Amino acid sequence: MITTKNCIIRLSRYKNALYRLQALGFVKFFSDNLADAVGVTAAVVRKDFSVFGISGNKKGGYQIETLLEKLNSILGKDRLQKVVVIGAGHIGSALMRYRGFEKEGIKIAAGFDIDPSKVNRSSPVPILPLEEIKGFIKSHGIKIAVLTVPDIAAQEVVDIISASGIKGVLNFAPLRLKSPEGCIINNVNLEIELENLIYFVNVMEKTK
Amino acid sequence: MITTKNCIIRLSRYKNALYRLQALGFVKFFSDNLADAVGVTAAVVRKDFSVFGISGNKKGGYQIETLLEKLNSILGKDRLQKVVVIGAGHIGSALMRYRGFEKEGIKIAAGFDIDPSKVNRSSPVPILPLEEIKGFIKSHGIKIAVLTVPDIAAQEVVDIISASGIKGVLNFAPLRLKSPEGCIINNVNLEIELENLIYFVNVMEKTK
DNA sequence: CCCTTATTGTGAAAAATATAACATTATGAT
DNA sequence: ATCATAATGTTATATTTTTCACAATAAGGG
Repeated sequence: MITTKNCIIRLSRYKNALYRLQALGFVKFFSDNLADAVGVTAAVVRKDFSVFGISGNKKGGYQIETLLEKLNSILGKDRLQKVVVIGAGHIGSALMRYRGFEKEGIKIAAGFDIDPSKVNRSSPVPILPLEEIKGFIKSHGIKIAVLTVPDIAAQEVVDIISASGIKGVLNFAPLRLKSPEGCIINNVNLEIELENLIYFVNVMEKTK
Repeated sequence: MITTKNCIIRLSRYKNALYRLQALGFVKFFSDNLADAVGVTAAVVRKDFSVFGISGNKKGGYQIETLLEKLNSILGKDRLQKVVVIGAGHIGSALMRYRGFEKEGIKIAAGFDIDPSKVNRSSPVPILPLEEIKGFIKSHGIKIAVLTVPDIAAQEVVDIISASGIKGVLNFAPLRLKSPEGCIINNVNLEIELENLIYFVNVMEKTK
């Protein structure tokens, strides 16, 4: 199923919202319930569903349980996803300790750092020397890496890990990386996010 | 100047790319140089510039220094931007220690946490009790907050800080917050970013 | 059993965004 | 001084995305 990044982000939000609705005791929902919960319109919800051949019952809405199964299957959440974190600095270490991924079925299999003093094979998420990453990726069949190395090292690391089998990179280094053939790079750029916020806050202040 | 979020993100990227070009010794550039550096087309660069009344010289391109001044002014980088971080957990603490903001003219004025054991008034970024946030925001004129509290607390905190004068929130809690009147919320959702990557990597694998 | 109502599913319209095309103009060579 | 060239700036075109509108239809009441 081919579609846009935004659409898939919405699917994730639908999934999360449905879990919340389910926790509140709901069993079924209508497109406008979900739309409200996620902050889109009902038409968008139904359109997104139709792209993936998801159908409900006229006048009856959708079953939460069925929908969650479908969304989880689409999003690959019906199996454990193993990822590695590269760079055990402030951000990388925080991600390795963050509990939020577990409950989403995402397991950080290991961290890697070039600095030998950071290596710790016995921590909950073992931190290994960068030299071992190639072998680790291959032997564990890891497809996804989170990159929190200094920007100067980022491109080199991407090229190495992509050659070792990584297909997707979540990049925290504040620069745009050239993505090797067959490798998807999503960027999380906190500086730019803040700049953006600052810009729009300033604009709001001025036009007020 | 009213425009889209994507356009402003591109301005940030232009700025970053121009600094890199400048560091390499360049003094001027053409729209296609910058386009290559940022990963867009030359037409987009010129279009974005024209939206902000930025002009260059036919056949001569643009002066990096002049451009940087303009971009920095548009993005509010001609003055120090003070922000607060709310929530001193793993992610919040990492952000407070992260050096990347400083060089972008963004200063984390303080962190806040509801847990008294996290309070530390003498650390480089002082961590203060959450009760003090209202006064701090007002007395320091803070407009921007980074929110790294547990999702269950996020909406309440947003409502409080918005009432105290916060106009922009960078939210790390993995749920969509209702933005109070006059308050902009940008979301950084790491779980969703990873899910997204996982989806597209899977799609790629299948269609291969 | 029919009629009203509420909701889906989709096709068409509108809006937003990105791309391309090209007329304009400054530069430098002849 | 004129001409060819190279790059801008903007208008036009195409594409993508969102929104709207409504026909189809299942459920429930009378």
